[in-house]
Amino acid sequence: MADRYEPHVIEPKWRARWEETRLYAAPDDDPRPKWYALTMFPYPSGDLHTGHWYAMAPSDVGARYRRMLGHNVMFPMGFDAFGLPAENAAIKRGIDPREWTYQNIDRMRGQLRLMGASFDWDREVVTSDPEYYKWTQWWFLQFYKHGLAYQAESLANWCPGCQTVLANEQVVDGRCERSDDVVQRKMMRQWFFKITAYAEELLRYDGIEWPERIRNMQRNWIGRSEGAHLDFKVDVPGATEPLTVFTTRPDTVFGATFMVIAPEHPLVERITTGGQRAAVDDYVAATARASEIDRLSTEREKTGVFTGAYAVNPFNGAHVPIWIADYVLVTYGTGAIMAVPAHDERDFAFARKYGLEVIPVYTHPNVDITTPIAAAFPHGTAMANSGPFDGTPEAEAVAKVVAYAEERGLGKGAVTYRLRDWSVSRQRFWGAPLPFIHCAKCGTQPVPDSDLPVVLPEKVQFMPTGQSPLTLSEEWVNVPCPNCSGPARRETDTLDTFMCSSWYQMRYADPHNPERPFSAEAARKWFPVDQYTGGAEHAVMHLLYTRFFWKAARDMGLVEGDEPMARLFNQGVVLGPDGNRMSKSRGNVVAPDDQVEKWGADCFRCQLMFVGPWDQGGPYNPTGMSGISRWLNRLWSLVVEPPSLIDLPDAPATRELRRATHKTIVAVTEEVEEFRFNTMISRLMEHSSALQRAREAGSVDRAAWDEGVRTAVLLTAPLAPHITEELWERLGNGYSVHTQAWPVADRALAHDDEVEIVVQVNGKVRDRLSLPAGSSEAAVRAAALALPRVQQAVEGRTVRKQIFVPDRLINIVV
RNA sequence: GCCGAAGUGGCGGAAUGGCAGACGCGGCGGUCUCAAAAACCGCUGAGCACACGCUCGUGUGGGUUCGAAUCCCACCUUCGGUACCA
Repeated sequence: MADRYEPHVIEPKWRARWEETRLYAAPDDDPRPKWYALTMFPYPSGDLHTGHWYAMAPSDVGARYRRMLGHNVMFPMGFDAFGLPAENAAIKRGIDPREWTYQNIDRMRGQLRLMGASFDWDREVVTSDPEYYKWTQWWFLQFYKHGLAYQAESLANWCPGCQTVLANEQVVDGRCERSDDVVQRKMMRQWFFKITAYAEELLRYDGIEWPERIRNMQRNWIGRSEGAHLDFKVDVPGATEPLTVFTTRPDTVFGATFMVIAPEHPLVERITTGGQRAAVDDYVAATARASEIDRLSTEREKTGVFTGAYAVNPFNGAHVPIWIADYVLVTYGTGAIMAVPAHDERDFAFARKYGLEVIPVYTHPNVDITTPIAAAFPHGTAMANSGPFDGTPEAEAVAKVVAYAEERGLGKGAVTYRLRDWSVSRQRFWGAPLPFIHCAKCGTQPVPDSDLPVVLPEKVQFMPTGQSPLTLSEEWVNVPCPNCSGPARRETDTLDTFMCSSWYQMRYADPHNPERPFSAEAARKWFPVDQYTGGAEHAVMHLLYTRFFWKAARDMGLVEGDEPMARLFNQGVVLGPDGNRMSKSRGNVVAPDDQVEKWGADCFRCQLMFVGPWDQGGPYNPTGMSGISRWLNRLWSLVVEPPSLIDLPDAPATRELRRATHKTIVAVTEEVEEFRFNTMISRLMEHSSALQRAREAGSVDRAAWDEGVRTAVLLTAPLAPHITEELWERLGNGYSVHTQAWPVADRALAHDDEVEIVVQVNGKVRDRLSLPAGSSEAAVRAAALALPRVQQAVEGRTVRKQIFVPDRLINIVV
């Protein structure tokens, strides 16, 4: 019955069986220890591409491995289904975004099933289902009630292409992360989440294993800096409130020779003198016109305008001019700085250009501070020109100045973060409506929980202007105020889709609960995610937001523990065969469906994992498929065409085969634990070759052969789930290979009897010795010195030293 | 500019202080075949010897060590992140 390996026959057969028997369902009442494995859910673009396979198939291997270790594994899948592409399709082609999205989901479900991943489809979530976004809205109200959501008029990142506001995290190099349009700045009323309230805690990663790379990116993004707020009086009649600056260098305050405030700073209007009014107005207008890109370019020469007003340095009473300049950002710190040109390059450049005073307040071994300095020097030896502080060493300076300021009420120590509150309102249709009603009498009122979900209207008009149809749907917008029942209007902004994905992993635990987002029992049962996998491009978006969301939920008493995902692994980016990012324009796109048709899903899965380390990504090589295909065919033939089997328990060949098998278990187990799938597969290939050699050599011991083949099938099961299921059955075992226990190695059998020891003379390899494992140094030395080649090299010289590494090497130094 | 990762055969890569190039692709030779495909076996870093061998070789230059792809210093290149953040 030596039939051939035909993936297109066995793969659909087993997938159907798995679904019928709900093999991968994760029951809530299973007593085994739980394992929550999660891979980032896709946006339903309508086509599952190789990148999705590259992200998900290895993640599936991890989940399957845990299942074989005896865990009750939950490995759910769903769709991040709100978002702009659906709406753009509606605007361009007149297709209803709902229809477009759900058709795509249907298609992608089918494509996902081809992968043969062990997803628990009973737990599927679709973020655009009212049953899901009801709870997204509910969450928003919870944040609102706990003071973590607020609306404010502020300078927003406006993407003209997407016709909506973007969060800072969605602006990349001054451009929209999605559409690449240059982002404009616009004053708008928006909703925010107070993520900054958690800035400090988000910097800590206690008790979780996240890659250093991601932690670094998040830390940089949060951008904590320590310093002080210092209050300068404004020397303008009628101005009572101080001009507060943030500085990381309060120790240089005596060198502050001018102030710079952002053009958008509220004080600009009040302090500008009559003579400077025109110049200031021009500058403010020019700044408003400039794009974020122009403004942020560090190459650009600094510009600014004098306001005509002066501030008073609280430390020495000096009157210093107040300038406005766009190198000071209204969104960071207090939007105002004290400029210390002697010790800050930017301030120095500005002072040079406008002829402002430069006063060094530090001594420096290489700088004469009694004459004009040629460049700013950020650090010095001891304070100077600083009145009572002169002579203070730099290391003590900041603390001393801050203490002085606090004593006298001139300011106080402060920490500032680069992170800003998360802007979550979007001026678009295809998202979860913000559950608020604006009433002229009662103000902004939350929609009562009992009225959730606020459902998107059907049959709406999409305008090519990009204007949200919600603003045009009169019957949807006009509602009675929940407070006074008077006429009121619905909020027409919808939520950033990152809000939907911030809690999806919670919903998977209890996806059909109509009463609440998840039950307390489900939370206790499943949280946190044990292993999360996904792309690093989400480092400062999804991966930061979801941590914030979790911490907020914890403080509301809804979840326990400080982090949503215990372990994170970031896969790399899979490239086209030419080493470039896959793209239609380059014509290097590999379509998974084609590969499955040609080679089978098992083969494609394995090839993606075999090309290199998962975290590094790299080119997908279609010609390499034949190597994987040969290996799977070999595995097939080992099962269906065994050699003649006899009992030879004590034969050296038997011992050797069993050693190969047990060594493979040891190695493969380590590699799957660490997600090193490329070397895992190469180990399995070596084992197949060992079985192959044994078969070619003649009769094989029955027990050793059975153990070898059975082990090969079990160890390969997570990687290639279909073929192994078929082979498992053909070996006469019961369904299913995927619920079997992971093989355990017998260390004694894996151990070598004989080892090869490298013999070096002066660090150069001269010969090799085959000796019993664990040979003593004296024995190895004697054997080594007896070798003709060693004798030749050592002859006539004295042995000065010898290095011995047991079972590895001996090095004789002469 | 700053932070991080990486540079190894014709190609993807393995080896994280101890035999560089595991495993695979590609290439060359062979077995089987009327032939081809498939399958299987052997060889495949460079140079010299073309046999036993020898020398060189992991981006570049230095260092530590009996011994370095691996550790340290400087530099070059590529990729990712970030960038007037006071």
